[in-house]
Amino acid sequence: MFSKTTEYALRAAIYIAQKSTADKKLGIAEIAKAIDSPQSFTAKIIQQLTRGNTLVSSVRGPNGGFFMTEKAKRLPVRVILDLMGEDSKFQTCILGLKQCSELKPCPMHFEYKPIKEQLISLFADRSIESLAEDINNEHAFINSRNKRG
Amino acid sequence: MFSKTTEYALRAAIYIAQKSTADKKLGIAEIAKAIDSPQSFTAKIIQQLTRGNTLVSSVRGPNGGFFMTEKAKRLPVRVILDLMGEDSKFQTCILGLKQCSELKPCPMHFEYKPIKEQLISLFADRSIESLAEDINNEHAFINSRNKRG
DNA sequence: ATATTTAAGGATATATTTATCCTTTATTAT
DNA sequence: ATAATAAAGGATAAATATATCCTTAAATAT
Ligand code: FES
Ligand code: FES
Repeated sequence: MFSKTTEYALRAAIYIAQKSTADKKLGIAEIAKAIDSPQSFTAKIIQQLTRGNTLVSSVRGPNGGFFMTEKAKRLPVRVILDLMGEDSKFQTCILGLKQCSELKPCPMHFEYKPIKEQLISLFADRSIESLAEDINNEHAFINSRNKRG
Repeated sequence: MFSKTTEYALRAAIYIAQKSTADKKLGIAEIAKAIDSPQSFTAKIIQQLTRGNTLVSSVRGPNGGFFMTEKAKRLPVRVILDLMGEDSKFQTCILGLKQCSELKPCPMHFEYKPIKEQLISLFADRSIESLAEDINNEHAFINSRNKRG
């Protein structure tokens, strides 16, 4: 579905929402370990998520790190995809036609469309925070490791 | 959603289903032009679709080319994905966890699951032939070009 | 002021995907 | 038999995605 880059972005943002506050910032080492991703690569990706300062915030130096404000945590998952440039993902034709259009539809278009719309609302409806909560109360998990790590 | 490779495979198979019979084989040049894909690359991909001789058949030499039997045309679209090794695509976790599992679900799992199931039936339910028919009667299209080409 | 910490950014490496080209093999037509 | 045709297959190239490493800049603590 998504590139590894975007998968790491989703997991990182959810983890930052789960564990950080303005007073409790997270370092890149902790984040990468928690979400099971390559550290340097993840650093670049989180940088992208800080652009515009609407989603992830960062502070350099001692006691610095990454965090999300309560307001940012309430944003929909979609915002992560937008910052990763994957927002156009849901505009594309499933057979790879240059345009996905009702006027010149591919033979799967009309059956794919309602599914695509559900995917769009999947990311539009839920807040990053609500996903983080599911992890906090152990209804869900953000990595595939067992409790010993 | 899919790699370019798989997109070309889907379009090529649908086109072969639409235009070929055992008596009217199609050359790679015609196919690649019709589906707007790079010819040599498409040749390799169609080769994959001939493995096992269940989907696409091929004959070398003069009057040779690619075709599908009526039986093959009735197969579900899913068969194309299987031959392209994309069958596992729908087993993966949307956040990239190593396992997609009910026991250790990611925070999007339970909402993503029913959508994933619809995607699976999308490819399981419709025959390649029925997609080809939509193109034949101009209810659908297999490239983005206008009628002049 | 200086040293320490941590993210930002640049340069580069590796792997994978996408694509082309050329040779070989099978089939047909003459 | 020979030449022509068309797919099969191998080698290689180009583009993109993934990943690492090192230097720079900003913030803090001493
Ligand atoms: S045209 Fe193919 S999905 Fe819309
Ligand atoms: S665990 Fe993530 S989709 Fe199933």
